[in-house]
Amino acid sequence: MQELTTALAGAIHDLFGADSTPELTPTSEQFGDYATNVALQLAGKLGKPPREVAEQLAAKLRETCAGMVQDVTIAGPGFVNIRLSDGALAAQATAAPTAKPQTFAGQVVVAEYSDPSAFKVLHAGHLYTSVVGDAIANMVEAAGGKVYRVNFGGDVGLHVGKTMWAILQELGGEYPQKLADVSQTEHADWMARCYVKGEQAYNDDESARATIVETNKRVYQLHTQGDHDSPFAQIYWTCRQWSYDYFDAFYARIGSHFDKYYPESVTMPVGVQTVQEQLQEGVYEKSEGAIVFRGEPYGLHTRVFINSQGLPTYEAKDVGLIMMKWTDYHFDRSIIITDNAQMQYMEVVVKSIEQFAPELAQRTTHLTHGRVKLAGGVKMSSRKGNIIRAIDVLNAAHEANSKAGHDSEVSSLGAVKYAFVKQRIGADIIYDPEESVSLEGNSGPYLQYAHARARSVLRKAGAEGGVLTDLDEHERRLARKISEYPEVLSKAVAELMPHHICTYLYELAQQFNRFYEHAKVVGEPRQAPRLTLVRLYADVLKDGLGLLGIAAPEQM
RNA sequence: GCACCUGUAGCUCAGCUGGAUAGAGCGUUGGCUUGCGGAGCCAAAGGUCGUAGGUUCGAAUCCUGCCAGGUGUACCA
Repeated sequence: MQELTTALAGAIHDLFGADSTPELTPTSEQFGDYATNVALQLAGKLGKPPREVAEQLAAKLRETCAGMVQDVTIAGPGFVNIRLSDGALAAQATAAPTAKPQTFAGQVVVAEYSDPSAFKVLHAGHLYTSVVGDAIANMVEAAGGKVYRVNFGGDVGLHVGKTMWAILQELGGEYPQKLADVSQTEHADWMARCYVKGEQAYNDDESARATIVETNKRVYQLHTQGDHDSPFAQIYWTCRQWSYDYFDAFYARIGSHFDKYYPESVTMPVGVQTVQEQLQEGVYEKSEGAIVFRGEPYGLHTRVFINSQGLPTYEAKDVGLIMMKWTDYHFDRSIIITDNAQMQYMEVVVKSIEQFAPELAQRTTHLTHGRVKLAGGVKMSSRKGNIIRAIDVLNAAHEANSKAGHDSEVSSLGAVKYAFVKQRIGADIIYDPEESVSLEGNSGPYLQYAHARARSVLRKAGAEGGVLTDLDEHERRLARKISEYPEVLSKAVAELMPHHICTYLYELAQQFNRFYEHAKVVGEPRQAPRLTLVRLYADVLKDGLGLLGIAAPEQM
């Protein structure tokens, strides 16, 4: 609550001559609406007993904020507890669904996430990163940022060499016309099988391995030569398109959309050029026939950017990507969301860029998340074919949902998204399909249902709400919870942590259920203000779920 | 070896820019409910916050050592 914080800072200034930005946090109901511990912090500096400092502050606030504040009390070692007046609380609750923190106002933000590789299957991690990335992008957008969602993907690289090798094996040679024999519905699965075959051959068969390395080189050549016509190129471009069609279908299903797709083949020349230029400047150096960046002076490790065969590695392509994002958007902030296995890798890449483009490095934030594991201890193995595919997760949710008798894509998708995003990003997550679709407990469908039920009350009443005054105990509690929404968003945006929204929405729904248990709405004398509360509650739920990329149906 | 990430109730997780008795959900046990969508509400049991120290008026939160799991560590992405 901004006005109160300002008043508090003013009081501190007037009383003690100290400038400060005191923190006012929502507190448990027994104490009031907000609490601050500034008295405790000031006491040490001032050499006064904390409770005395608190008393002075409280007295001052009672005076300066008479209209806003109902009560200011002192408790414990020296906490100042504030209870808002009904008027102030009502105003805050009324504004809650639409009052958004403008943390990113006027800023251009590029959010990069999902990053699937062409010629490979989408696994659970892609689903996770897409869901989290969407939520973060939505949050930044709500906070006033102009957000561009971009997607980076490997359409060149060893994995393509492996898959192409296996594709040629399957086709019995370079016969692009034979691709027509693969039915359209089989495209993605067929390529996934080819990748696994290529991967195994690369690991187990030395002669195949040599051929794969050659095939990989040919893929690079095809790009540098702009070859679209040779039989080999025709196969490559056709299969690449199959991958992109498969990605599009997947994103359509989960409701993600990207403003721009950066294939590695496109960022590669920019990356190579940049690395070559900065090789002259001494940022990168030659070593054992490769071009590397030495991370050791910065506490990092050395990585290869262009290998001894002259081919750019992922590092160089990523350099190209960051340069291209800059020329395309001149971003104020660039947010990159990946698996945490890439954490130290990314530090090296960004550190190298910092040497010649410090502002780009400073504006870049790398957020990392853990892996998706299935409840029951099934692990993902990236090297073999037995990975959890993205579609397996979606199907598992759908099945669990059907089994529970709720055969709806809206709720099974909401279930998966909520299950993924409700946890703080960083650690591995364990996904339990049955729990995610449950209508009890902290789940997406629970909140969707909570929303639908509130809308139903509003429909049934068929009347407008009224002014929030003379709140009773249950109304007040709900109003207060509703009013916390903007502060929760502010925190979530500042930390780029969408799970705070989930925690809050669930608490909000619980608070509403308690209210609803005690306070009948329709046909009661207090119908008008209560309808307003129900409407605000439903609006906040809908807005919050929307930021998480989850639909809030009117009925279900 | 070195670096990074993670370790909170039986399970899944909040809380981590230090603050008031460590909170939820699931599961377990007991109660409520002829009402606006009970898919709810109330309550109980369940915790050496990995571990040992340190800093502080105050530590799950900050610092150090150790333990456990994971990841990275030169030509994969």
